[in-house]
Amino acid sequence: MSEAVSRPTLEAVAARAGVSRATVSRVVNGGDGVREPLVERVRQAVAELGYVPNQAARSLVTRRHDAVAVVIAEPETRIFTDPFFALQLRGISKELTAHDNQLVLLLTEGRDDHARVARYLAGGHVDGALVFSLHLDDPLPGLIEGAKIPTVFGGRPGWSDGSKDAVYVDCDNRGGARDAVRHLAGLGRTRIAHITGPLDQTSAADRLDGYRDVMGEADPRLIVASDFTPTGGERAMAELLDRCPDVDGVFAANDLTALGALRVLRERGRRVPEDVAVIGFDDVLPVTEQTAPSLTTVRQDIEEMGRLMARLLLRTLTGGVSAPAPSSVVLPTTLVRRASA
Amino acid sequence: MSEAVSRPTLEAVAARAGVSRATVSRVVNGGDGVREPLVERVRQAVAELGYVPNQAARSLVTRRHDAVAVVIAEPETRIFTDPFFALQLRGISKELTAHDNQLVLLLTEGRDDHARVARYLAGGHVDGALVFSLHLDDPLPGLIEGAKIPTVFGGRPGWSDGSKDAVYVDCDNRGGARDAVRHLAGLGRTRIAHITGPLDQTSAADRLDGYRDVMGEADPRLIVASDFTPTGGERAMAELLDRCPDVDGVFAANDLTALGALRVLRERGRRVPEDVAVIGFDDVLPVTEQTAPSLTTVRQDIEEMGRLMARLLLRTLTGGVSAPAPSSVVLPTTLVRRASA
DNA sequence: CGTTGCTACGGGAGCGCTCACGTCGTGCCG
DNA sequence: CGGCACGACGTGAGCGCTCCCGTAGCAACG
Repeated sequence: MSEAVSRPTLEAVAARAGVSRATVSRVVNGGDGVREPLVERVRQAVAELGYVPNQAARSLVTRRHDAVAVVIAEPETRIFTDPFFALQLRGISKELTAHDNQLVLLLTEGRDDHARVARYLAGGHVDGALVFSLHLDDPLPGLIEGAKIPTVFGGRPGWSDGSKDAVYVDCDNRGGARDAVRHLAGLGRTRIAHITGPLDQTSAADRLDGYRDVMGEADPRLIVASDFTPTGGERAMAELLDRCPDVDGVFAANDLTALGALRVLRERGRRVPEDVAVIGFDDVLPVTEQTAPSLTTVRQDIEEMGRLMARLLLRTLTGGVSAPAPSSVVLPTTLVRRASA
Repeated sequence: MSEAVSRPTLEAVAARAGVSRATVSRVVNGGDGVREPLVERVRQAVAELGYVPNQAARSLVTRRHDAVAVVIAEPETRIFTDPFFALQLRGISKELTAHDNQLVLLLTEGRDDHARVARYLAGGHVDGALVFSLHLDDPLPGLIEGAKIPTVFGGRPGWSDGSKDAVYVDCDNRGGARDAVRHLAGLGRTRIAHITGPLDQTSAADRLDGYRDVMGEADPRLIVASDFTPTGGERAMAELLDRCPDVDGVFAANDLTALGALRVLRERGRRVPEDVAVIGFDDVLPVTEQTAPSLTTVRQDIEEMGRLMARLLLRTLTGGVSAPAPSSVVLPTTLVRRASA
């Protein structure tokens, strides 16, 4: 054991302050219903002994843990390239710590990990869960539903059956995509292509839908699938230039994809935005500002989405079953004009 | 409360299996000292009732939590640009889950957060801590020492007083830097510059030392300070070209810095590696492989470092105070030759 | 001045688990 | 065949806390 000396208990504080455990407990938990002089005495005893409540003992009786699990299920290495997750994490972390909740991070890769996560969530170690990046075929939501634990999803979950009333936070992917494509059209571009994200994710699918909303049944060769990565963007752009050399506008499903596209365009001697206007999605700052030329993109407030997820979850946790379940939130996007379009 | 139905207890399982609590407990915790038929009966009862041990109750008596805090103190937004942390996290996560430990993530920014973290660590919620990215003036180590909680640091801590026996995992920054500079020299470069990282971090300082080991008292104008970011790399490279137009080799303190440097070199019409050979540090794959030209760099196994940190910590946790404290580990680096040098 | 109604505080129970110990049965020895 | 040792299982206590309820004190009321 690494316990230096057994830490002081409520009992010890009570003895020192000359009151009962119950009173100390009351003071420690806010101090309602205890008269000022006593509160002061107890506070002092707590300080003198360096008392810190034993969370395990507390949880045992309250059945609360003041802890929330964050599940990031992304078998791909995307987490490590895309600042997206890190930013959401920051938002979540801020909101949770503001409400004295802890963040338990669950990274998963592969099937057996899913079972592990499900077991953990069902195990009642945490009060709720924040779950990310579900693919259409992801077994996780089902398992989570089985765990009967309040959950807020990051991004609209894409599965069709059951759990249609899942609470999620997302940005207006479709609307943002429309804005992007309209902007390109407004620049007089007529051969506007779309490099998609992985279409088994709703964010990517919704952006494609937004593109179609504006373009209608355009040349299908202008749509090329990719995977949200720079390398994928390069491949897609190369393919696009081969198929449709007359392309004059590109809406990339995210900034990283746009990054790859820009690279290929430069290699192939196309000027951006003169020959081909390019627009991304996300506005992850270190990326968009440092491309050459700087990237016009659709901005979503990622950190705010994280905060919001945490806030929604905490609200259901404190509200209890009686309170109305909060509904999902879809944040607006804004077009950020830079040099590339 | 969100508790659906009160979950089954040890007692319930015991009743169902027709044994005592103690026996169930034994089975749940490995099954030593219980005869096979009984083990089977208990296992079945557990399965039928869907029993999951109450971690809080267990912790209350064992004083273990099977949870480890990961503290990332990086006020800068570097976390969100540099895949470094994400990769370490992955390594840590893998190792922890392999040993059924949970990862509690503590993100800090600013002074008051430090106090919060210290309180949490001292609060005995976790068995140990993994702490990252300390700057020289960081108050955290002192606070952590006060918390009397087993800790492993990521990267050699840089403070001088006390805690000289801190356990850490790092890579051979100095040796790696030497290799890099020697490689440049081996290419016949004579005007080899170094763009440093933030020198209040030991990793950056050590790399500078490695550079000096090889270069001796070279032209001090060849050393220019930066901050591990692409933008910083750009600024530094620009300054360098102004000061020393005859520079023919650049050792950048990390890949992101090299990325910025490459960008400026291209803008200024210098060919890489013909005119200026460039070499980075870290080998964060998505970056190094996608630069133009691809980046020669010093590779460190970041994920492995994370795994190692977790392993060291777990070892001290299971070993107890009696066991010998594991000593710090410094991993070797390898030079990865690509196109830029 | 007795009664009521409140609030401030104390006492007891119990959350679900593990661990030390007690008890029982079995096998082996002399 | 009696004794003992050892391994398998049960029992009780207690980890540190919160919550329910009981009691004491006090003000206000008839």
